[in-house]
This record gives sequence, C-alpha cells and structure tokens, in this order.
Amino acid sequence: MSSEPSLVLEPMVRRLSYWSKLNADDRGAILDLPHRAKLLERHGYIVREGEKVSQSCVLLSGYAIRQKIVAGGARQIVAVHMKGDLVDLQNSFLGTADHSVQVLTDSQIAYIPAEALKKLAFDRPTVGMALWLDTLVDASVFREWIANVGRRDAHTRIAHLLCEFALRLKVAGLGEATEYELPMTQEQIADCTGLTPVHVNRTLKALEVEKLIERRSGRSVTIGDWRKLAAAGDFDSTYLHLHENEGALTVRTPGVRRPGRA
Amino acid sequence: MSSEPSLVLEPMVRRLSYWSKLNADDRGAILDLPHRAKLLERHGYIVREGEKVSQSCVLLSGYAIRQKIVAGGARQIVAVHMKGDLVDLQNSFLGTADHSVQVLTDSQIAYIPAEALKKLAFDRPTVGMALWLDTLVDASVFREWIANVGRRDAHTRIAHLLCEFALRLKVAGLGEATEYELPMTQEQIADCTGLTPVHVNRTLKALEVEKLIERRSGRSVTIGDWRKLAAAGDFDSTYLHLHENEGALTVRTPGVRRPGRA
DNA sequence: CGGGAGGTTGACAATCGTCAATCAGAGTGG
DNA sequence: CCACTCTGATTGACGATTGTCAACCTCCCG
Repeated sequence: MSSEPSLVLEPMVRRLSYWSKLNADDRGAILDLPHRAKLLERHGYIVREGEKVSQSCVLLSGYAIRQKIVAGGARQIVAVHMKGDLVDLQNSFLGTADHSVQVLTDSQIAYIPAEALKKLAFDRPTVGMALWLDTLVDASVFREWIANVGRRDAHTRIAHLLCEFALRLKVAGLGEATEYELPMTQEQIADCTGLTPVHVNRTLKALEVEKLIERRSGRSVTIGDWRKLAAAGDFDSTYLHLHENEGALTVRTPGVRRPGRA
Repeated sequence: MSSEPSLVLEPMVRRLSYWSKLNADDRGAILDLPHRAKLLERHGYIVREGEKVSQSCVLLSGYAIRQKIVAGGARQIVAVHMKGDLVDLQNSFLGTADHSVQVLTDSQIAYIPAEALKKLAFDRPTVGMALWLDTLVDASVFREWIANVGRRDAHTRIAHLLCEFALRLKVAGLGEATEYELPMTQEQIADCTGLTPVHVNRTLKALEVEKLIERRSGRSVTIGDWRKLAAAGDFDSTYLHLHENEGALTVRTPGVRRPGRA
C-alpha cells in the first residue's frame, strides 16, 4: 500500500467484508487493485455473450442484469445486480462470456484485470475466500431462480422476486426493506420470471388488490405486510446466505414434501 | 506425498485436471486429502436442505441430483451430477445447505472436510483455481437452466437437456455422446425441466416420432441426428465451457434478438 | 404370482400467452 | 406553453401450451 489509495473500489471492499473479516492490509490491497473506472449509460453493455473477456467488473453505482437470449429472440434475465456486486467474475475467469451483462440505469463501473484479481485472491487467502464465497452465493441465487421459474406460479414467482429485492437492497444499504424503488420495467420483471409483460402487469395488480404491495408513481413498491408477502412468495432467505440478523424479515416455510416422491 | 497415496480420489483428480494443468505434486496433494469413502444406496441423501455442512463430497461413481422443494411440495431439480463431480463445494463452504443432494443410483462417494479442501486450495493455487473454475462452471450451467426453464417450450427444453447429458457424459468418459443410458425417470426429467411427468412423456414421444431420438428398453436414449436435436434444443455448448475440440458436436445458433428490446 | 414403480394414454381444465387497442407520463422542440 | 413522440403501463378478447385426473399397461423383482 503506497501513498494514497484511491477510494473508487470502496463498494467492493464493503461487499467483500460481508463474507470475510478483512484487515487493513486486505482492504488496502483491494483498493490498490489496478482498475479503469467508467460511466456507462442506461442500456449499455458491460459484456456481450460470446465475447472473450479478461477483465472483471465491479458495479460502483446503479443496477445491472445478466441475460441470455434463446432461439426466437426471447430473453431470460438470470440475475440482477446492485452497488458493490462483482458482476463479472463469472465470465472473466472462464474466458468466454456465456451471457451478456447490461446496466439498467446510468451506472459507474470499474474494470479490473482478471489476472490482478486472481493474484490478489491467492496472495491473500482471506480476500480470496471472500471472492470465492461471493461467487458461491451468486450460484445459490441462481439455484433459487431455477426453482422459482420452474416450479412456482406467476403470483408466487413475482412475490418471491419482490421479497428478494427488498432484502438485498437493505443489505446493500440502498433503502428500507419494506419500501423501495424497483429499477425495472414490467417487461424486465417478465424476463426475470419467465412470464410475459402482460401477465406481470395483471399479477402485480392482483398483489396490489390483495394489499400485499402498494404502488405509486414511477416504480416505487411498498410492501404492505412483509410476512404475508413472504408467505405468498414462498420466500425463505436461507439461499441469500445473509448473516443471522439480516434474514430476520424472513418467514421460514417448512418444506412439505409431496407424498410418494422417490 | 508420503508413501502410497490411495487412489480413491482419482476421479476428482481427473475432473480438476480438466480445468488446470496439475503437476505430480498437485495430484498427489489431492489424492492425499483426508476423506471418508462411503457407498450410498439409491435415493440416499448426501445432504438435506437446511442442514449444517462442514464436509464436501466427491461423486466417485453413480449419479446425483441437487434439488429444492417449493411450497406445496413440488420439487425442482437444479443440477445433475456424475462421476468425478464435486457435488458439495457449494453447500459446504457456505455452511448451511440451501438445497438437498440425493443420489439417483447406488453410488460411491467420498466426504472431504471443507477445511482441508480450503487449505489445499490456497496452498496450491493451481488446484485452487481448478476448484474455483469448477464452481464457476456449475454456476454457468445454473444460468443456462434458468433460461431453459424460463424461456423455452417443453419440446425445446427436453431436447436441450438430452443434449447436455450427451456432451457431459462423453466428457466424463461415460459413454458415447450419441447413445447413452439416461439415469432418470420421466418424473425426474419433469423435475429438471419444470414440467409434469405426463407432459414429459408426450414430449419424448414427439421427439421419437420426429426421429430426433430413439428409445429402447429401459432408459437408453439414442440420438438420431445430433445436429437436428441440437437445433431443436437451441443447444449451444458454450455454457459448459468445454475445451475446444469437445464442444465439436455443437451447433451454434446465432442469437437473433427480438426486435426493439431495450 | 402378486406387488409396485414407472410408463402411456385420453378427456378435460386452467394458467398463461398473443394480439391489439388505449392510456399515462416524461422528455423535446418550436 | 403546448403539440409531438416515445416508452412503458393497462386492459379486453381469445387461443394454446401445459397441467390435472384417472385409468390402464408393462416390466421387474421377490
């Protein structure tokens, strides 16, 4: 750690601190990572599917999504990211991007060479483990999304998504869990949930009529009754692997097994 | 490497060698990992959702699945694993299992303490990187499954699954890519694809009528025309991150973008 | 030979998609 | 300040992919 480390990568430090106790040297080493900051406009691509990638990317502000396009042109969003998230470890270590990453809003990002990140990971096991855990939690969220899209109906599916955002925004320090600004259009929600925009619209309306959520101007969402919404969304925060206290909003639904399944 | 390393963990060495060039010391270190081998009977659980986990697990023979149960008892299978796969890095490093892992057939497994694995990973960066890449590829497969379940119709979805198995079995050295024994019942295929067993049955029949696959006694599947099946399944092997030559069976479907998507 | 798991098939229901029109709000330029 | 435009939200009518229910069949195994 020479002289004055830039504080640009601070959100990344914050994020990784969540998984491991980092000492001053660890933090310094992260802040000292070579990086290239950039302001990306709404709808800009961080990476495109199929590209060769050698840089990783941290989201410093704004929102981003990962998406895949299937035959026929339909889109599936496979993840949503917010401030501090390492949005491209996945692609960069594997060399070829198997999906695209796009920002939803004007966003500040910082590119970090994958090699530098790799070196840091193995020079400092504490940081390395934090990075690894970060990717493992991403994977856990992917699994939950498979279940969400595969085995829940539209109503449950959207309620689940709203619960996930609520908790993640709170953990990221971006707002209250029960009232937040959803950075997505209904079409984008549809692409997260494997539904159509029309059906999303109807389902949101239904959730509002049931008083599980309220909507005002723009895309603000207020959760009327967290417990009811979590129950409606079959939401159990275990998969987010939050620290004890932060999953507190959660309702645990005991897993009822369908009788007679091998 | 002391005396005679046991060869029990050989499938794990083979698997990790796929991602990094391991030297003799690396291989020796892996084989020397403390482990407890076990024969698990069909339908046995390696881990159950919600349990505390401190052991990782390697599949030495047989097949295993990861699954989640949603409200109402429906099951979603989120991954299928075969010989050599590290089936529980995901759960063990995170401490609490967010999903269950179950073997489909009688299988030999070996438990490895997560701590030992972690130590190995950071003592030997080459091995560490291989382990990390292994988890990143798992994550890539999860993403593809989200897209599969979210945005493809039943016909495409099942064709895609059959293609994935074909390639993975071949890479694992478990058979020819164009003819293999599917270790799953139709109900399990349904749980992989978010469909019902009845619909899976009809869809398989349709694939057979179209001569994309043949079925004989038991669950053997023969792929009639790989290119056609891959096209029908919108299958592009990029997401498996195989080495150049091994994705050769693949057909690349150029991503047609739906017009006018933000 | 009986039992059971899994595979097949038909009739019918429903969730969700498609198509298309209309509406509301934000930004832009004259 | 006010048309104009564009994106996104909303709604209705209708259609289809997929689910449900239930029966029956087939094979395997003790």
